[in-house]
Amino acid sequence: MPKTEEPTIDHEPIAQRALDDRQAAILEAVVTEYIGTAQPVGSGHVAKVAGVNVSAATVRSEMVDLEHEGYLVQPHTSAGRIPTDKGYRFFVDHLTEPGVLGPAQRQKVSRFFDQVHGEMEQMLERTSGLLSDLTSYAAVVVGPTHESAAIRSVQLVGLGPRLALLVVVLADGAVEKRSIELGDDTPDELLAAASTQLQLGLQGRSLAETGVVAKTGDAAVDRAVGVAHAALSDLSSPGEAEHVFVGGPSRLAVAFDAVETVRSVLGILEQQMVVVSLLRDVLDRGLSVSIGVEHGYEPLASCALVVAPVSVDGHDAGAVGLLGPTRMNYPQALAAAHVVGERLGERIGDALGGSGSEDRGAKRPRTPGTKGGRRGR
Amino acid sequence: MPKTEEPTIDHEPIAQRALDDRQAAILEAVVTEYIGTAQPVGSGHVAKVAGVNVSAATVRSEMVDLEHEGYLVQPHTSAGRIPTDKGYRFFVDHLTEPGVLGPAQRQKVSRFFDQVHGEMEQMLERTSGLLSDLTSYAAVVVGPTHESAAIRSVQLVGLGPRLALLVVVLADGAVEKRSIELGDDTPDELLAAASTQLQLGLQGRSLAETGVVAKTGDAAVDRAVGVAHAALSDLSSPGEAEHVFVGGPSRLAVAFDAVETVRSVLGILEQQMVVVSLLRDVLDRGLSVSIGVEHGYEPLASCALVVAPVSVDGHDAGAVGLLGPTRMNYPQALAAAHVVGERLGERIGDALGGSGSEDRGAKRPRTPGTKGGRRGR
DNA sequence: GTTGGCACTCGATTCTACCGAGTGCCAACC
DNA sequence: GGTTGGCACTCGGTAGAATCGAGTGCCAAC
Repeated sequence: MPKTEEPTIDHEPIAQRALDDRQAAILEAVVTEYIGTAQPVGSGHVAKVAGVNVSAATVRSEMVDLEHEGYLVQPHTSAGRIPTDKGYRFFVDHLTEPGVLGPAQRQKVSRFFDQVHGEMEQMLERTSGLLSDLTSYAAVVVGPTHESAAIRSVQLVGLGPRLALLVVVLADGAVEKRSIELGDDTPDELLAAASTQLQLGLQGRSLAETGVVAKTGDAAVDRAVGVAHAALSDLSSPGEAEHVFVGGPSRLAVAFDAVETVRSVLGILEQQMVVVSLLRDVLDRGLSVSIGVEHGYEPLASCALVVAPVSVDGHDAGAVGLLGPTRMNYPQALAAAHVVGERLGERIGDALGGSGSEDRGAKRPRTPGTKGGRRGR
Repeated sequence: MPKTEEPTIDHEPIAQRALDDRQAAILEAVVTEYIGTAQPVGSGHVAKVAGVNVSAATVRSEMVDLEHEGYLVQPHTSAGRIPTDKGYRFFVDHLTEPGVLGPAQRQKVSRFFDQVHGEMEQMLERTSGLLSDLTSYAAVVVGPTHESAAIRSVQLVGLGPRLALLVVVLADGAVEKRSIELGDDTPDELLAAASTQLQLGLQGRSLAETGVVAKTGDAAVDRAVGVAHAALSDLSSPGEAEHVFVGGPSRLAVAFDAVETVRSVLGILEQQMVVVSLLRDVLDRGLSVSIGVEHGYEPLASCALVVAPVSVDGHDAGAVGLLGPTRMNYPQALAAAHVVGERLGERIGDALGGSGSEDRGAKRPRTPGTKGGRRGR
């Protein structure tokens, strides 16, 4: 058979000896069947599938090869085969088109984005619900980081005799706040003066680079300004800013039947920081899918993560993700994640009136070509 | 023994024929044992327990009575007994003291409340983590409703040509926001004027009763004020305001071994509104514990909910709750919930500098007497 | 009223037999 | 050469029978 007799470069141990068409078809059949039934797939079933026009015996001998090369495993002798992570990876990279949503789902998405309103957090929260609803998997949505958003307004509001609240409004509509303690009784006028000073010095800058604020003459005001300024830089500290919205965690309990797996995956989802860096990681590697142990967390070894970026006018504005078992429905999940990610980006852009940043409002073109991760040959 | 021969008022069908001391002791032994082992408890085990100084045979005959009266059930003939919801209820109401936290836990709580800082939401979120950590059950924390908090500041911040953000700061440190759309290009000066007008008209009032705002002469400004004012009343609409923080949902997966139970309970926790009204309901009925079907949600039939109020200067400021299996460790859960609820209230009070509202800052006395729900006779 | 004794129940566990989906191998075929 | 049908073999899953033992209900004796 073809086997593409290259001189066995072997950058990866046994790995990328490309599969010939028939092997690919068989792998595809196994993956598809297994995703549907969660049962090991035998040569007989594969032989029946359209596209594989060979006998069960031939399928068997090919499956032995596929097993040697690490695409399939047998749970035990004389059982059917199950895809490995590598098998899923090949399937996702080479064998599946992103897929399209059904009309009902498409309509759900449209209706959702037509109706959704309210603040960013609420929108993200609900988006996570939508995604989970579309796919029956647990969904995660992380919003834009605010580090680079320009400051629109800074204000100090008195709450108590020595307590004030620093309220910062950013260009993307986010509001950050931090309570600060002031030395002694601080009259409202002083706060007003400090607010004005902060506003003058900071407006238009981003949280990440708050530079210096000019002094007024008044020592008391300057003190307040200093405290507020310190609190401000605290606001941009990492981890504090990013919110993660998890939708439909209960779906995990249907996706996995081992209660221990459910527990450990839920445990991961509880750690927002981990989730954020997980999504970011996957996107940074230019992928849309992370399967099994590809990401480094063992509790997620039996999970796959489908990620799509959210961007507004070409700028990174967060990500959406779907978390399910490795035997998840990749085409559907990819389609859902990308559509929702895209629409969410547009929606956020709309909400900001297209005047969000220095970019001219030219909507970035949709780029369906890059969807399935590295798409080969 | 006592049986307290009251004339059998029978407001409940068979129910409150009080248990004599021996029956109570047996029930207690069964509940305690079952909580520990999750196995049906036989007469032999009960007879061995200190406090029950009778033979297994006697225990058996008493258990028959207890079963008739609905405190115990047998999963099948010739198995030990399991407490019913009614059994747990009696246990909670009459047989258990609130319990105290171990020194290690006590220290965790202290350290937590010494260290915790940042904004309300963050504090509540972390509190839910603490509670879950202390008890190994899932925890819920709902913050104060903002309806009655006085408005400290109202501000309109321009975000785009026709988009502005209404930012409201409340006396309790909460910041609410809502984006509003304005007719045509709206210069910053107009927004400033409208802000001032809103501020004048609304400061000191609560979100619930925003009354009327006086007109300026300027029609454009009045229009903006009107839009903002409408958005404001939208803010106080029910359901929108209350945030629920769920801590340690993964604990549910260890508390229940049936994956379907986990799924349905997680499903309930996803519905914030339900959770809020659940906690509120229980507190309104003057209880600290709701067991099994006492609350109306079937998915929670195998759960118990332990609730403690959070109050600041005697005012309702939310609640904390623990959700576990009906065979949860009630004394520990009650202790943890009440301590954390109390400390949280104090902490919020501190953060507001004791000047939160019209109440003079007299800390409300601790009232440990009311802890275990209706504690009778 | 309490207790020890005793026959009985019934879920859980273990063992055995058996079924059948699926495999690996091989000889025959193209 | 690759492909195919045939065949013996493997082994997890299921069903039934036997066994075990914790726990019960009942009763006679204390």
